[in-house]
Amino acid sequence: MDVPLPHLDRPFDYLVPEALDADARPGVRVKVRFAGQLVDGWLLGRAESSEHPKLAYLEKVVSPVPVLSPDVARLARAVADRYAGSLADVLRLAVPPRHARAEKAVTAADAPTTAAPAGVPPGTADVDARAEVDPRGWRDYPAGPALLRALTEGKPARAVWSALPGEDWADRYADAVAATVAGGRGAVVVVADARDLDRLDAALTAVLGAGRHVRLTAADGPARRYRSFLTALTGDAEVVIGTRAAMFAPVRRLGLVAIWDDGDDLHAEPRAPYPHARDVLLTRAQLGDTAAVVGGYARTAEAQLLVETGWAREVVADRAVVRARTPAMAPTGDDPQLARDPGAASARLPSLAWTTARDALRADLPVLVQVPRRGYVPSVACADCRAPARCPHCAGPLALPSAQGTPACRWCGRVAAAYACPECGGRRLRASVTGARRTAEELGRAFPGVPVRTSGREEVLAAVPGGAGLVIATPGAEPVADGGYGAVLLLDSWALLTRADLRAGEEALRRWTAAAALARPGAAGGRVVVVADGALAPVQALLRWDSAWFAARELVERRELGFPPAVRMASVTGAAEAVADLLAGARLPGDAEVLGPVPADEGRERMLVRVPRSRAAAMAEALHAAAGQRSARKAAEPVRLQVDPLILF
DNA sequence: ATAATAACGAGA
DNA sequence: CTCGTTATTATC
Repeated sequence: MDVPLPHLDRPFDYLVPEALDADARPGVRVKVRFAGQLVDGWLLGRAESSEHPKLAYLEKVVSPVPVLSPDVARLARAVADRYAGSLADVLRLAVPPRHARAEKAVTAADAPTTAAPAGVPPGTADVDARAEVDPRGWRDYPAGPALLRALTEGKPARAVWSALPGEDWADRYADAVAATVAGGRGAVVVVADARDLDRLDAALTAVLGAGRHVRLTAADGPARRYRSFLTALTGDAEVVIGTRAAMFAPVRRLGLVAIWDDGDDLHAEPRAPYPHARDVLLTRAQLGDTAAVVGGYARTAEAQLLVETGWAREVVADRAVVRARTPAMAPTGDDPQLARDPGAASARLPSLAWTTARDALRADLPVLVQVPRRGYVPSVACADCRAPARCPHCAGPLALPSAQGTPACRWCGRVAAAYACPECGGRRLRASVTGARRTAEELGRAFPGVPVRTSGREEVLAAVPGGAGLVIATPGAEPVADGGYGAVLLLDSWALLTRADLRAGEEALRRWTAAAALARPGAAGGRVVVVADGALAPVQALLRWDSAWFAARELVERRELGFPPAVRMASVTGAAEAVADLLAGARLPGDAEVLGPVPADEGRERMLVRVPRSRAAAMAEALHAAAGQRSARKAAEPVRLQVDPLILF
């Protein structure tokens, strides 16, 4: 039943009229009369008899195409259960809205019955006849070639992959997909955004040719999206790549699920029941006989948990290889040299950052500067004369870490408690934004004659040429440079690290490694300067290119504090009495802890429920059931249930 | 949303 | 004790 009410989250039986018998196959969309009105629904299965005394007839079959495959139906139920949500909510995410014209085009071109299984069932293909796929770059990782072999042989290998700096991750994923396809199985690969998708698309086309894979992304619009969906459903394409919209893609004989950069918050679905692409894919791997690869330059605590529990095996390069590929990296904190270096002073850069950039440009190499996203951290300016507020110590930009906080320097971290404007003497500050544009102007003046490009929200560059040039990019928008960058400057470190967020350190490291990975190796002149205290753990992890170490440390800390993924948490958000009402009616497991309430936005409040991982299913069940009681009572006040929410406070 | 059903209370 | 009204609950 396509209604999101939690108390109706179960199948209902209907009689199938003679006329609809042929079309009424499992997986089709139907319309039924329910509580007096016509509602959409899903035909989950056919049965000879029913317990129910008085059945109504199926009203109509919306389309004879069984768009909900049995695998996806099972997956959707598992995801709903994990996230304390309704099947209907998950199916809304899993099956794109029908587009009649697109359906006509695809089914006309295809065989009349699209549901008949095509191709060879898994395990029956002749192993010896399969072409062994060249492991190419996977040879840099001791476990890499074995992983590809396992994929070709159809074994459910599970890997947490830590990519080397400079690694062409899209090529490696294309290799992994090719190995899977060579074994007669399909694959789903999920990336965070359109730029990563384009890159993977190109890599896959180079390896597999056109037509064997299809893109699935919400950005495509309804017709295209539905068409791609059907292409996968019918088996016309064995491989689906896409953003999180692709995580439920109905690939036949699924042999591999993979995700790139699982720490990117775009992988978290913002619609109920808020599933995370990594978890959905891992659930798929668990349910099917399917391999899984979780890859990134940095490792999340969640990926680390997979390694530590033995669920997945890590695929990492030897330290010697890591050292050979890593650019020369240096931290720089507050900077007494600043005033003596006129170029650095005019760009307001710490002098190590400035000289590193200058040297790279002199060597005719491009320089990448990573700066905070516009508005990400509000900078401050004098309220009277609007002059940007600068740190009295190092001239770095001051910013307000929170609305009521004391301004502090984004570079050296010093708090500027008694700020006085050097221009007009004013003591009041106002928030302003210093984004990529402003930084670009300043740097352009510091390095006259050097072309300056910006890549950010408005325009994201995919690639830049190899010669001398400055590239100012916000995190996640760093273009690839031909031959690699000569220097990478990471300027937003303080802003990233002081965020009041459980994941601040992990997120900082993720962004830094993503930028640093684009630099040339140290031996080829690649250098990275991170403007941060070298003693901090995320900075250490960057300098040593060892995010596994950091993730392990992070996981230890999460265990101590009792935070996900070490435990399972759920947040209950809504009006105070509604939240209290739901929790009062929830039969939570005995060892559940209820924390809060803490104020949430718009006058609502939030409570957290925490249980050991072994009780996760019981907690989700209890919360879903309690939400069901409330909806059955027609409680008007909405309550939002979120399991393992990305933002905890 | 709406119909059935259970619960309830006032007047016979 | 019955009828009419109102909460409750299930909805194939």
